[in-house]
Amino acid sequence: MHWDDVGSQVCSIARTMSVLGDRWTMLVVREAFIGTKTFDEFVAYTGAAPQVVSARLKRLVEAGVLKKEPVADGRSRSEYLLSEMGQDLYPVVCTIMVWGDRWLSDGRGRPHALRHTGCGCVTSPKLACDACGKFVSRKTLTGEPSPSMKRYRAQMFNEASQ
Amino acid sequence: MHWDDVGSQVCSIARTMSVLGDRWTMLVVREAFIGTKTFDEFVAYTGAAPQVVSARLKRLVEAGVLKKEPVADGRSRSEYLLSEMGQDLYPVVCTIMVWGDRWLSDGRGRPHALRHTGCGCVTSPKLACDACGKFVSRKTLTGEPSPSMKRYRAQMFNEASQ
DNA sequence: CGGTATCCCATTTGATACTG
DNA sequence: CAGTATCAAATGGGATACCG
Repeated sequence: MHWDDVGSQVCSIARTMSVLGDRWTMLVVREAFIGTKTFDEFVAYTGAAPQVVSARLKRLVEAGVLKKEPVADGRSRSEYLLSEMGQDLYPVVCTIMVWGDRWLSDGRGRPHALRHTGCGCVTSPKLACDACGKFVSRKTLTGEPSPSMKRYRAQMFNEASQ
Repeated sequence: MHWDDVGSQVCSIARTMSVLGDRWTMLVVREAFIGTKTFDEFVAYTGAAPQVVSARLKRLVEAGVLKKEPVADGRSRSEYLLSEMGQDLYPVVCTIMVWGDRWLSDGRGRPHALRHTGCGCVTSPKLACDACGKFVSRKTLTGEPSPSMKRYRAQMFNEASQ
């Protein structure tokens, strides 16, 4: 399967990866969450080359994750802001950060801790059921593959067996 | 900055991406969570070429995300299982799936719904504070960059300004 | 400052075949 | 089945330069 076809897999993870599954893309998204808005800041803070940043910003705008807004300062510049779709990536960015904090630490503490304004505590957010509010884990969740996903996977398996 | 140096950024997201930030890697991880264990199943279900699967499994084993266990069936085969580090990626995989469910749907429902065994409901897990248990969002969390991260970013910015 | 264009090298990867 | 080898094609991306 070519990478371009990954977005058509019957799988939300594959579809998401067809948008975000790129070396530099998540760093661009991270910057957007930190508040980076202008091209040169994206270049400076991600460490990616300008054409790479340009390509990623373009793709994220096309995908609807970022909005490109002109800035009226007479300098023909633009700002790249998170759309609602982009802001909704917060849990993804957050869980990635929490995982890195735990497993890829350099021993000098969390680079970017989070404080919950509700309770005042520093937190490493965890998943909770949106119905009952209790914490969930892999053990307390069961997957229910849809018929179309089952069909799709059976087909993948059969094709590979030939 | 070369991609190989991304893992040394003072940022847990960058470090995580240096392990997982690859087109196919997350699909391999997805399969591991679904219960895929053998090489040919990874090839069949991810849709990636065998050398690609081989390389990704190797990298994930080296990174400590997967464990390669020999199977004693006399056929010199191995199983690839999630380590504790790998299992801890569950929230990442889960939030990615939930985002894809919402924003990249094909209109035929969630490919893989989750049911919470605690309350019996189908759920799209959300983030909650690990201290107080309340749901959190970007608005109820404030970031606290560490001194070393601040220094690092200032340095990135200065280098880019030259 | 905010990007784009070009050049060229390194890496990725799809196709195919092969081996234990 | 569980991978590895090879090769060609495509893509990615760093350096540099360029333009409004």
